[in-house]
Amino acid sequence: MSHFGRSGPPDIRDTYSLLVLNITFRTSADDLFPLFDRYGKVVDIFIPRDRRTGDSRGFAFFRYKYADEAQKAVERLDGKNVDGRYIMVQFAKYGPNAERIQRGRITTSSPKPKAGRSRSRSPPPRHRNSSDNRDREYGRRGSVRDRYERDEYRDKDRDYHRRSPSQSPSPRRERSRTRSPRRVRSRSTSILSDEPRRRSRSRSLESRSPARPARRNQTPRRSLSPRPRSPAQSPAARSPDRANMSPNGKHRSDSRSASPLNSDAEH
DNA sequence: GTTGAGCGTT
Repeated sequence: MSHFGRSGPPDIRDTYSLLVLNITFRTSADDLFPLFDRYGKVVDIFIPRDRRTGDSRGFAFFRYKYADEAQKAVERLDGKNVDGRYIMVQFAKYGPNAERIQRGRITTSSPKPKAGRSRSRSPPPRHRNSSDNRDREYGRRGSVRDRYERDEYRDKDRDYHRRSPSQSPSPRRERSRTRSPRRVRSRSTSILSDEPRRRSRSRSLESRSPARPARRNQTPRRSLSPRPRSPAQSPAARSPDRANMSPNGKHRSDSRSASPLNSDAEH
């Protein structure tokens, strides 16, 4: 789908995957492609999307052919304002190049110690010298673009409002500032507390609620059902059961974003 | 129509 016309990774022999985060949900590969293509040969582009809605999850994967180019893209594109958001470009953990990254650095001559994710949201103003790199035409650029375009964008229209008229950074900025770089810590702490834990469960149930109606849609709330409603069969009792048996029966994607603390069911 | 701090597809 998001690939270039092949099932799974195309011809990844020695490619380097970059993870692009903090992109808007409406930002498409087409929008990011020119930005990344300027710094190197993009051999693969993949934007995870929700199967239910089909919308982007807010991050994308760019695969470069060379590490130096990837590194360059990370340095140049990380913190770049795209569609009004500051995207974060960093090396992906998954992929053939992941091992090299974990070692501490890439096999590039870049003196950069680490492409840490602790990048500041306000990158320093840099002059635009993209013209130099952009002049270099890559023969594969057209092919790559055409491939992923016809695969992912054959039905999708790029008619999205890229520029949001209401880009009120005021409320957003405050929230962003308040946000902690690692709230995972907070989450762990909540486990120790009793009250927070209960709230988590409540939220979990609510989250799974939307998945229910699909099934109940068939049965009208009226007494059309042949079998009367028993207290034991009351939806309240059934709800938790179904949640455990088959939350959605779809994809793990939801679990990732839903609630990692689903193990709290034991007690 | 909405959101968000997150690591990938047959």
